[in-house]
Amino acid sequence: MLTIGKLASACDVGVETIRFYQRKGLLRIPEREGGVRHYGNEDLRRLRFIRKAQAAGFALTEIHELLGLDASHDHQRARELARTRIEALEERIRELQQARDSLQQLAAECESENSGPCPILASFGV
Amino acid sequence: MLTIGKLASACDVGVETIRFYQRKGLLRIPEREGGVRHYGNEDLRRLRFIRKAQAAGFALTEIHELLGLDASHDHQRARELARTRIEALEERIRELQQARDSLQQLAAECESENSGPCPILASFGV
DNA sequence: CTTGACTCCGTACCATGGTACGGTCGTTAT
DNA sequence: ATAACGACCGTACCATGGTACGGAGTCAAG
Repeated sequence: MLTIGKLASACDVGVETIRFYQRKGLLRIPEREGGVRHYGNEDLRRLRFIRKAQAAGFALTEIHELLGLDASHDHQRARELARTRIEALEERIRELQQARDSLQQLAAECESENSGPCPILASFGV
Repeated sequence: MLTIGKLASACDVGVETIRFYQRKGLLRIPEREGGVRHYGNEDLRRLRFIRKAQAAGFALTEIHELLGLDASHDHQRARELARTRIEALEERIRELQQARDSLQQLAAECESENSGPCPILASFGV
């Protein structure tokens, strides 16, 4: 049985973050046992789930839904969420790659341009 | 000479966005000519710069600095900002790729797992 | 039996990049 | 000349994912 502080350090998050997740409905708010709330393995599991899913790029609202799924009955929905997330990730990756490529191009031009205007600034219209 | 509305639609942004950029110091606030402020080509150029630099992944604070640079004297600093931005972009790209790869892995496992628990949910600890 | 660490709770605040509202005033078309 | 459409301005609000604060209560060690 853990206090909020132990739970937090077990998952390397702040106490306030746990309280934030509780307000968002991602974690339950246990009964108080003499003034203090106690957390168990289920809470630990859920909190670890949240952090792993976040690392996989899910937003908290999506994680909320994932937490409501049943591992043995909701393959379908989990796959849908995963696919949607993968597509969003890929689009974002493409955007960032494009931004990087054009900046790299400009930076390269800039290296070999020591007189005259700066290509980086010029390309943006300055 | 443009009004704020014309300037906004010329750059496909909202009027409120221009006012927001003004508050942030990215755009000047012109003198009023009989109650209404008028914008010129310089404002148009700056606003277009802002949008292009945003597309290249710069944050507004960085754009603020870029706007202060002189194209013919500040190559050095522009290159620095570009390199920093490129590195940040690359790190973010790697993170997103990792998130995508692990999700893709899970989704693939999930496709070929029609009985038993869902690998996606299981991998997160559900 | 007090001190210090921790918990509880509501509420406010942070950054980021905007978006919306409401009242007043200027401009333009009919 | 009056309606309707902007512009002006301060201020509040939005999403996202937290972080901080202050006053009260609780718990364990010395």
